[in-house]
Amino acid sequence: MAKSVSTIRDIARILGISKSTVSRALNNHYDVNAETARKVQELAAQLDYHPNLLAQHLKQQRTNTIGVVIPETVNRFFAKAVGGIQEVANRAGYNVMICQSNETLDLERNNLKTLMASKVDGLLISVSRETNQYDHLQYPIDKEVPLVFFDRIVEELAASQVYTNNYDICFEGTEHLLSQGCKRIAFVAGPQNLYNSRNRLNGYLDALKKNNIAISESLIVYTNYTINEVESYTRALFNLRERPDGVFAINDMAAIEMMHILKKRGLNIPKDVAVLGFNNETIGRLIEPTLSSIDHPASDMGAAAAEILLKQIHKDEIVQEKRLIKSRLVIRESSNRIA
Amino acid sequence: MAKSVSTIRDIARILGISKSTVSRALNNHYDVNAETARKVQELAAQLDYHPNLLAQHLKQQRTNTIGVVIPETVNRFFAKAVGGIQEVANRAGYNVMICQSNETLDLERNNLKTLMASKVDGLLISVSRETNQYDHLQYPIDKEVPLVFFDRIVEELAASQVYTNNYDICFEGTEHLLSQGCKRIAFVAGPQNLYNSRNRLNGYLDALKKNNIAISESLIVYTNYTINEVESYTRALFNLRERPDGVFAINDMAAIEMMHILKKRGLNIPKDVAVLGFNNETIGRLIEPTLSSIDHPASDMGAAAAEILLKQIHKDEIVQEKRLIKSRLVIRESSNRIA
DNA sequence: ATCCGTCCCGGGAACCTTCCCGAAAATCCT
DNA sequence: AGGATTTTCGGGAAGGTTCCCGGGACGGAT
Repeated sequence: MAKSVSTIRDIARILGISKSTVSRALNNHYDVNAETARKVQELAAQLDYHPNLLAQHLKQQRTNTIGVVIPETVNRFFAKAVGGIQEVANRAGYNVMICQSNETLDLERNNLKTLMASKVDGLLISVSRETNQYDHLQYPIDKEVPLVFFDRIVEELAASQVYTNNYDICFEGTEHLLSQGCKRIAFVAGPQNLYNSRNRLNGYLDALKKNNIAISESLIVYTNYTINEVESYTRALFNLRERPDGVFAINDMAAIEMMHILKKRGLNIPKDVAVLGFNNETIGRLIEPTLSSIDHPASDMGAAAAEILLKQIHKDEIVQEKRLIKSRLVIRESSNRIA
Repeated sequence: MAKSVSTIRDIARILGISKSTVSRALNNHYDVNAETARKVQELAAQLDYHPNLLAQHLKQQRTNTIGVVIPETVNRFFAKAVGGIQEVANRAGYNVMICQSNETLDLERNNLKTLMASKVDGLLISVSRETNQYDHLQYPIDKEVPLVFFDRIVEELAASQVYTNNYDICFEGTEHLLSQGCKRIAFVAGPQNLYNSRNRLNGYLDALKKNNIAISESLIVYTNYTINEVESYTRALFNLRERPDGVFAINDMAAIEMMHILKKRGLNIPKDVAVLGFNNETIGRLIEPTLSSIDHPASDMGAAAAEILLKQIHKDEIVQEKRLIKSRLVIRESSNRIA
């Protein structure tokens, strides 16, 4: 087991004073003689004393820690969001405890439970793709632990949220494809229990409706964010009697893999098929043709969520706040048939 | 502040028994009547009691938590490694606390300090690119807190490590490029204070020596893993009087960006320049030409590190263990001039 | 000399849990 | 029945910290 680490009472014993005095000296409280304070601090440095955070937090009933639950860090969106969160949290002197749900409801439940049991001061959550029950999310709300949803929000719950304009941007993206002369636009949609996914799909559907384009269920793919399925649904889509002439994909990797498959089939992009991705990854600028996409500001969303959370923690009262961080359409070659 | 959460003494008070009994009942200790145990557990469920982990850990002098310090989660290698770590840790009932150093020594120090102060049971570390002092890493070793380095190891310290065959694989990669007829192979090297980077460079250098190829300093680029610099050093390399006819890049994204730039310059890959990346990202299969790379098993390394760490934690004695997880060369089109 | 105010400091409770030990109650044995 | 043993439970310390409160020392004022 770990070697003994020095505690406040070791210092007290050695110096022949009480632990109260040592505590005061270390937290440079006023009620202590300058000389003894100096001696305490010297000895503390010498023994490289560090306060036991468990004890400190237990006593203070605060942990200076915020808990984060995300689906996966291998998902670049969330990796970047975590970056934004850490930035803001660290600057405010808070630690961040990151948990991954691996896109499962079970792990999300577990993560939330241990974060609550660890007495984090607040929670930042982006739900898993499986999440269709909300009791575990209601729990911190009931206990009045500040909670902010970001990106993958749950509309039904009374908590703050940082979200993006999924509906509008997908409407805009779809209209963009239409403006390029696409008549049969395929849409690769996410899991429909996610509020985001539903909004995105609706944006697409309403754009078609507004432009009097018939909606075809066969052009809509419901996917699970796993990349393995790209090949199979691409085949299905492009074996249709009338194949798509445009694709709005759920993310850039799916878009890129589709383009790869389509090129092999001898289709030209964007002439035969215009492609629009989602997330605006760096790689999009480096492939051929360059990929049009939706810039989805991950780091900003994480930072905003952390700011709202910290405000709530410090205010000591919970006011629901909803902050919109806009995504925007980035047009490159893969969807540009006119230039 | 958070609404009061029920504690063990609430249960005791309501049932009119002592907290000791409640504690025993909840941990189904033998020393308790079946009937009272049932009553306690019922009430606990009803009040949805969860033990306060701070208090529990303080008392038990163990936290069932392992601390992880990595440079960045946006680096896909580390994101995947964290996945492997979580997998193993969770299965063993351990929680994982992830900290990012953002590739800075300062944050790495801070992270380590708070993890130690939080009394984690063990540490998993991959050092930042700035790390050239080791006092903060020596500290947990002195305190006999189990510590395992993975991937970005520090050779000088007496700790277990999970590493890959950097030297051999770079030797092999370089010889592969030579076998394709390359005479002037550029090497994009990482920060030389990292043991990994030095080994990789040495593998390259020794492969050249063995094959009697003159080493040219102008073909070696020292980079910092930041992507912005790719353009500038690519220009420098390919404005040389004698330009390279092969490139061994530090990672796939750098390789891809270089290929992008070179193609714009009208160079053919692999005919004019053969390119070899590092990390074997998924994207490598999807671009044109497909990218040769080094498969660097992130998840396996993370999992192995976690296993070794858990073994040390349970053994209660520290035996240094060094585990090699081999990388391997994956040849695709970008370096294949012969097919 | 007495009193008061200031300056320092120590004792002890509290945070919540676990665990040791002793005691009370129940059961068993002869 | 009476003692011995088992079962069940409570008290209290411990883990490390903070913080309230009370008290001692000492200076100056009356």
